[in-house]
Amino acid sequence: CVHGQVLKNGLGLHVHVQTAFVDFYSSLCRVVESRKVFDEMHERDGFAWSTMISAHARAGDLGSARRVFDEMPEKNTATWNTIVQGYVEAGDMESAEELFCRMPKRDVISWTTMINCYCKHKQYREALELFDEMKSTETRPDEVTIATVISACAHLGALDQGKEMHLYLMQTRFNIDVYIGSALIDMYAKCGVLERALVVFFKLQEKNLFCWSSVIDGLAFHGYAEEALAMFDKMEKEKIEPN
RNA sequence: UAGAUGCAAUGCGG
Repeated sequence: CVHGQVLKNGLGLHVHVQTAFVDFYSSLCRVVESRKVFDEMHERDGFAWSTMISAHARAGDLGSARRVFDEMPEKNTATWNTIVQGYVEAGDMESAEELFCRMPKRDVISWTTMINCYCKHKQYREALELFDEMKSTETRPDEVTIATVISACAHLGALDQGKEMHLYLMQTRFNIDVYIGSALIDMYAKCGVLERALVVFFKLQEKNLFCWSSVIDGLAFHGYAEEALAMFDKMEKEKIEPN
């Protein structure tokens, strides 16, 4: 096997290579093998520890994930993020919240993980509250955070906060990609301002199926069946494959 | 050179 070959020529001792194997076995659902490689490592850096924690968490074994986390000598933010995400995936929101609160430092991934956690549980209000808290920190949201928050606004029909996000995008000259674009279109449509949804749509530099779906759905939702069908034809003419 | 943690729009179905 590949692993055996790598061990023979000595590359197997390199920490990056070993970490890649821990992750590789984890992706094959072979967490026992992951752990074996991890246990045999002579030196472990933050990546190695995080990878092992993630491997246990992916396997649904939060107990082991937590033990590895607790054993880690100098935890970094990514490691904290890994265990928080582990609890999120396991549906244990309380533990995720508790660890999030106890983190010494939070980066954009920490915040987005937790905001996403609330959205997955349809707790959009909490998601927006947490985002408000994030705004009072130095950590700037990135495209994943923004798309998630705009979607939360759409679910709540929170037009004012949605507009605020849009304004923030303009002010910071944020690139409006297909995810953010379709989230904005959907948000404006759900908040009852179809005109704004259309303006966003037509101004998009790059449109993919997501954007077309959002605008077609918005038209249909507001009773513009003919316009929705016309938009669908236009989409096909632009060689976008419907799904 | 190379390894880890959030991957996000919408509708429908389970």
